[in-house]
Amino acid sequence: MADTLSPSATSTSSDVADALTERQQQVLDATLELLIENAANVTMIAVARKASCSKETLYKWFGDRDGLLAATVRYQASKVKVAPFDGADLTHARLTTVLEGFAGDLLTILTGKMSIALNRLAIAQAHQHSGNNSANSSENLGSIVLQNGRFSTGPRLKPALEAGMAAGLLRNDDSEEAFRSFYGLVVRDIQIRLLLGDVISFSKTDITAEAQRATEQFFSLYGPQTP
Amino acid sequence: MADTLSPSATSTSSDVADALTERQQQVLDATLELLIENAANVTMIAVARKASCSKETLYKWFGDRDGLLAATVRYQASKVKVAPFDGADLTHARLTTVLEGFAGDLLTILTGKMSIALNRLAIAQAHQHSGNNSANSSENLGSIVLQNGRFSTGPRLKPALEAGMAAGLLRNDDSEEAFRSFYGLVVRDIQIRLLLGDVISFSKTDITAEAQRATEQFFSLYGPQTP
DNA sequence: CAAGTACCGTACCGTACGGTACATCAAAAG
DNA sequence: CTTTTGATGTACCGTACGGTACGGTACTTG
Repeated sequence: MADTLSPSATSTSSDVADALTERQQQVLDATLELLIENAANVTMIAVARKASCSKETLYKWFGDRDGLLAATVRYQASKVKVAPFDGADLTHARLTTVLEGFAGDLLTILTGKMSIALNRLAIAQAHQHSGNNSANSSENLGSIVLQNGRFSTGPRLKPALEAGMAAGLLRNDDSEEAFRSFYGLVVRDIQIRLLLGDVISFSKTDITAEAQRATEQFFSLYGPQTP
Repeated sequence: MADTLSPSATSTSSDVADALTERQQQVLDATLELLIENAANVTMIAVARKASCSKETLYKWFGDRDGLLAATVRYQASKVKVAPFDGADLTHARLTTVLEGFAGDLLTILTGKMSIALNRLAIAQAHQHSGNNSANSSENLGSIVLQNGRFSTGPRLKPALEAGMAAGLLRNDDSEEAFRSFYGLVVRDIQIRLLLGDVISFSKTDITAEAQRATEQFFSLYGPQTP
């Protein structure tokens, strides 16, 4: 009975892809494609047709529509890889590079079609009270996106920030609070505007410029110099 | 034939309420109530029942479901009033008060159930290409929310920022850019987390504290002292 | 080869919703 | 009192979707 997806409480974006057949991943890729072109088009028949599989297989593998969507979101989240941070020998220049890289990656992801589509989907259905009838029903999409998105980026940057504090490059402060301000400086109103359908053209150079500005502002706020 | 709503390209949150009958406003209030408790419950029958009117009346007044939703969003947006800004005699203390007040208002609105529900709705349907068949069809919900939300807050604070620059309280810079950074410092990750279903308890004191922090950070970034 | 398994394609069912038609009723207008 | 207007409530239609059932097919296993 290894062909049904185990709920796997909060799989930390690792083995989630391993638990999927090649064929199943094809199905999820098809779902993602449909999701990007128009979230309203993601019906079971459309997915089945696009993936050249039968609806019955979809239900067998993913339980119901929500299960398919949850698996899709988790699958996509598992694709995002990050380079680990090496905290030794930290200089201002290196920390700057780390922060700018992080900001650039964040902006690149958030402005991508994929992130917008997934966030739209999760936001749209972020309501259903957890009153789940069957035991197989999966978690809220909003939680999944939060867990693999915002709530995984924070801890990811945390070691860099704390190393910066330890090295005297950043003022000693709550690293979580510092991160949230950095996040605000990076993202500003970009994400909400995109989610609401505003069209913003963002070139690679724009993104690096934004990342540099945010990093510079962040140092200005959390740098060691006296306030 | 004054009982059908004129499309009214981008009514600037003024006469929109005046063009509505008392009864029609009751209908829109009912729609808002349903929307807050669960966006999925906003069906034509549910609205009709809650407002004690007939479906036919809804269609007569608002054209179709999208028209009803658009009217609802516009109606709610028209309720948000702002105190005008008096730029004479600007001191640092007064500008601080203005900024903190603005930030507090913004946070209060964005964290409110109403804003979350409306943004969820607009984001969920922010896809449909403007391919509108009938001439009566109304504008995209996302555009309406953006227009009455983010895109009206910017110009609203603009005079204060530029007056601050003129008075030497703020570094000379693009006021729009400055506003966007201020926005980021105020909102940070709050709105996206709320939209995704994260539950954040925000007391009145929390909000004023956040507003003060953001304002202080903003002054630190855009104050006149040398970078 | 026979039995089983996994999957595809399609047809089908129930339901729910958007939208329309109609019958009824209340109140204003004449 | 009669007519007209406008609104309520309900019944109805078409459609679309989620979910299920079933026949057919290819591939594996003993």
